Amino acid sequence: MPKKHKNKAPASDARAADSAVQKNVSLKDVAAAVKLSPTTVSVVLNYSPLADSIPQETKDRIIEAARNLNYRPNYIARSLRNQRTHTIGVLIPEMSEGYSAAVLSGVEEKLLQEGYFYFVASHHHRPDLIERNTQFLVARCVEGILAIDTPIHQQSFLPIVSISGHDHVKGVTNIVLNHEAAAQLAIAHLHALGHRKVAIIKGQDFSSDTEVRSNTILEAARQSGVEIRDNWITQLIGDDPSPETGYLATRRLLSNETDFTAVLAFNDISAIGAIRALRESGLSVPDDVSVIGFDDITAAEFHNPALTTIRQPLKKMGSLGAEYLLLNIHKNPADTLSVEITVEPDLIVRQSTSAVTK
Amino acid sequence: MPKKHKNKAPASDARAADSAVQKNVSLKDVAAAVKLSPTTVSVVLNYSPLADSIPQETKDRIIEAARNLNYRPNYIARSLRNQRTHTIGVLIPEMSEGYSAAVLSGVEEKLLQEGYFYFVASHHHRPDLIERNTQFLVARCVEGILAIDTPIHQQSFLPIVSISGHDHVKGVTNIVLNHEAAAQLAIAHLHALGHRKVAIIKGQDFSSDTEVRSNTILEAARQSGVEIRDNWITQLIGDDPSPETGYLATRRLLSNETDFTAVLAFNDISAIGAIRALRESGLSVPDDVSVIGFDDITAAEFHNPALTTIRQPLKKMGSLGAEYLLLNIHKNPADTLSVEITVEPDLIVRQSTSAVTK
DNA sequence: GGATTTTACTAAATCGTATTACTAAATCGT
DNA sequence: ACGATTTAGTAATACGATTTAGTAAAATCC
Repeated sequence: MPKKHKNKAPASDARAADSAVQKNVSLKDVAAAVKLSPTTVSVVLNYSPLADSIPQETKDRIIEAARNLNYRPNYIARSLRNQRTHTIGVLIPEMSEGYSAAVLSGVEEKLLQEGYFYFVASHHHRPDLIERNTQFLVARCVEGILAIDTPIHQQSFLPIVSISGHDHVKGVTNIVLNHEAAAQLAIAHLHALGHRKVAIIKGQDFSSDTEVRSNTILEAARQSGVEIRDNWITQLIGDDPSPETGYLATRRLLSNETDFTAVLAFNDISAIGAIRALRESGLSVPDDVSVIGFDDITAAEFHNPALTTIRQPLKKMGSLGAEYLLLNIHKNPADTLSVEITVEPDLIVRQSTSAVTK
Repeated sequence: MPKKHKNKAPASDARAADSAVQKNVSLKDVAAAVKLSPTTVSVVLNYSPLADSIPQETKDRIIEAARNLNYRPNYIARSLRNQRTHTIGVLIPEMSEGYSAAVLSGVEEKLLQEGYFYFVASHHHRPDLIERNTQFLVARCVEGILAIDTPIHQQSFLPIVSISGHDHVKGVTNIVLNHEAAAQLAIAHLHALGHRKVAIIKGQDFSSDTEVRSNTILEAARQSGVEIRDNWITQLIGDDPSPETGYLATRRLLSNETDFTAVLAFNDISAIGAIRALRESGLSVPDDVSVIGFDDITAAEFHNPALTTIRQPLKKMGSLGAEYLLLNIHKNPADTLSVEITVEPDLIVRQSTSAVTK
């Protein structure tokens, strides 16, 4: 008898009957239950000002029915309508490292607080994967992108915040360490212990911190009268995120003249590899050679010897990154936001450094 | 003149004019460009069998127009229509640990391969947060849930796969280690080195592996004639994911009689803490006491001494978990899937264990 | 050469929600 | 007591896709 099968009352009745497997209760179902229109129900459940004229009694009826039916608004439908997904995309080199995990924990904490979720995609330092993953994330309608230790070259119509990124792209907010202060802390510590001849392990070229870190260290060394001879400089090779790369770099270092008294590693992971190499060649850490790391990952404190290191506030950098990304997302496109946020390093003195004796 | 403002041709013309900031090109825009209906365009771009009757020339025209306009289908709209989000939810204790990160890297690899993304939510072992996060994920329309080291008590209308979970809930697929084999490997290794008196560090009560692991170890010890006296058993306390808990547990252990010759720790993290405590009290590892860990996290190999450990294939467990979850999602609800997948441990011998001398 | 099938499409419904634009009845102001 | 406002809602449209149902015209069949 109905011209077009628009309502399917019998079907929904049937579904209401079975109790255990309740699923997709829609706004329409709630509306049908209280014999009002979906409009009214929507307006009431969203506390819209449009509901001002609806008497409290009716509101209560609607709210109770929604609760009884266990109504959960469909996020997808709502996203489509509102053009908001409350989701952001996170680009990282890889999931396995202490570094990414620490930053991510800060990101997650902040985002969940604000009702956001995030997609993670890792690219293993491959430019093609960075590009592809970015497109995937955009296709998924993320509202912004957080790039962790990941180079960003192009500007985008989406807000982007980069953590430990060093490209200065218009519109991209950077969260960076105060590298000068970090280098100063490391060199000053070694200098105070009497070290004047220091070797350094540079990061891989693909790591965004590599260049600043070695430049600031060389500069700080020059100013303090600490010598870093050219063949005391070695570099991590390959994208293995384990201490292996630091171990190999240090072996290369040791095959040259070895009259340095300290090694300043690119990060804690490579410092741990360096310690292994030094011990293997019969040198004691810290008695013969001091080693200083970077980051202060969880493993650093309990390594043997416990690692002296320059701490980066990784978790905080994550939450700051998330915070600024959300600000960028919500801000009026007209007004601009601070483009570089600097966080401060700390010197954490443990057992891998000691005074020069010889 | 138009009765209802249905098309807004002038506006879209204006938008087409500016080049840099192209955004939301919709199916309608493509349709308008080729002067065909959205239906036809959709059908062609999706390689639907319905497009069989469309001549190749027209198809080419449509595909080219889509490319030129840089058309990207709106994922949200498509999700709403198809009732598919290609997104799963992952529950983890916390983001910071080597354990979660390793499993997640396996999860991610598998999911991205299959065109899925995932939301992560961590609960810090708090039951209320497990509950809340699960609801958030369901509200976000995830197609399934992957619970990593997270207790699951209720069954759900969503597919669930649990990694290292030990509740046997109907409909939940478990990915578990062969704990008997693991215990056997550990005890046999110690036994072969001459150890007959062994201390163990149990995990926290909230860790899902705690109970099986200690039970299987006690059983394996009994069978091999290895003694584990009651006051050689200690337990991790508190939810700090650092080696600190293992350190403190070992200190408690050392305050009793200490005539054991080996310590079998709950995991690598706590083994590292144990080594610290042993050394502090003047005992050498492995000369006085052997230490064996569990998991083989990245830090294990480069610790000093390098950690002998029972490896869990964490990354593989992650990718297996993802794989079975996807199978559960795509399978016919009628037929059932294997409910328990077992993975095998490996003994990794390094420097933290050695033969008994005394 | 008329009926049937194939070709090449399009209109309309749908997914579940939010919003804009209405309407009918009750109340208010004067 | 009559027009203006408030109250209590509803119908229609939009978000951007996919799919079902349909329709003209051309090609094929008998």
